[in-house]
Amino acid sequence: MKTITDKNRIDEIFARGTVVEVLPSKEEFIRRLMSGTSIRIYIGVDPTGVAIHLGHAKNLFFLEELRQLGHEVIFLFGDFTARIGDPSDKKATRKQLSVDEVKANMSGWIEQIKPILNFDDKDNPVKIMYNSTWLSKLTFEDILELSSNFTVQQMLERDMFAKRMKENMPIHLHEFMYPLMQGYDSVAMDVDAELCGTDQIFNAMAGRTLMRRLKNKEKFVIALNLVANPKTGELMSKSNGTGVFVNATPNELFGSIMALPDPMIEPLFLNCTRIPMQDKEALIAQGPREAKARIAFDIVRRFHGEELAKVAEQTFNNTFTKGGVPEDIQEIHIDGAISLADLLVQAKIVPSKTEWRRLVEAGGIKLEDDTKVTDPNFKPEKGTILKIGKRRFVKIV
RNA sequence: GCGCCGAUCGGAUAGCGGCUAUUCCAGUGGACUGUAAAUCCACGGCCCAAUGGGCAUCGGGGGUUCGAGUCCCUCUCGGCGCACCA
Repeated sequence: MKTITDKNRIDEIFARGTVVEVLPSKEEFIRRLMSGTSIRIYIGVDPTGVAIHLGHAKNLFFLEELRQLGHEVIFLFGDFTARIGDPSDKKATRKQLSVDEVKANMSGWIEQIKPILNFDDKDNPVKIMYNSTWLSKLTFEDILELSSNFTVQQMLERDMFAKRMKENMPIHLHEFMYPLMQGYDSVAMDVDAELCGTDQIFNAMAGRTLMRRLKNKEKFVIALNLVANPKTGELMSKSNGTGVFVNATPNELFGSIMALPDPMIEPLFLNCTRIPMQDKEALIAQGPREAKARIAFDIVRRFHGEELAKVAEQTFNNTFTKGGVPEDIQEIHIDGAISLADLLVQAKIVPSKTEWRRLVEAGGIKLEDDTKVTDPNFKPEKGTILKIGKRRFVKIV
């Protein structure tokens, strides 16, 4: 397939500085992109959760740009590898998932990433693959053959394994196999390049090794930085509560971006938006609140469209800046005998009646006009609106 | 198989047989704000006819004891070491 070799467009892709490492080298990769023939590049994601967050999304921007240049992009579901669990992110072994859990996780993914990756393009759609297709068919013999390409020492070099050795923490044999599996994905798909986060370089390198040995081919590894708070080094991730998930409603998505710490503004701008680079200074000069709002708007628009993004921004300003009540408020029905506390527990708005009492005592419950509810036995009327903390709202009907 | 160690809140962690089970992080609510950070205050199992009271709680079960997270037995789960060089 013919590709676009416009040097400016290619340079632009790298201009955001999100690419931290290219193996064997960036120059060589760019030369390959300039050659005029398409490359096959993939990203593999293990569906260990139901939602993708902005840290995943930023990789997809990059791939979509390559697709638009005419390159072949594969989105690989690591449905097989998800079950084993990549040991990279934690010191302890990750819990293994069942086939059904993985299926359930995957079901909504395409819908979530569609706004970025084009799966419907007539000439060059992004292809979807599943690594269970080939990994589940390997025989013990095949696996032994594959593993003979690596030494135990090489595996132990992976810093997290080294750390575990040092701390006398367990390393399970199947965890050693993970890089092998990911490496074999490259062979099975016969790709020219793999895109990954920097945390995945070790695994991607295993693929490079296998491609060289088995296919006599130099696979490129393009590693993108992880979206992290530059001040604290804290990664955007589900486990530490900093993940921003794109399957949220537009309002929630907007809000959760606004709630991110200020130092995240630049990484978000570079990784998760495609606001032109020349606007960067002006954007930041607007002040952190405005800058974040711009970024939040841009991201919500990409996933939910212009209209809903506008609504989300308005709702946000109205609710939090002005202390109002959002429009699409949850309504619960009250019928006679039941107490407010019971009702709220039933509707799972508060976890227990004791918790409800605590909230009342702490002054966390307000009516629409900001008067505090001080009596836990408060009887609402139909139409009463309760504000619970800053962001829970309920209308009694 | 043998030996040693461990299991306490979402995570980490303390707890000579004796009062209300510790501390840190995260969390929730409040104040100041920009649903930012920093800071400060409060909260922290569940339930009730609440200035009070009841029931639960340290992996499961049993026991010793006036009294057990703590001691003993047993089971489950997990870890490390040994079991070839030694």
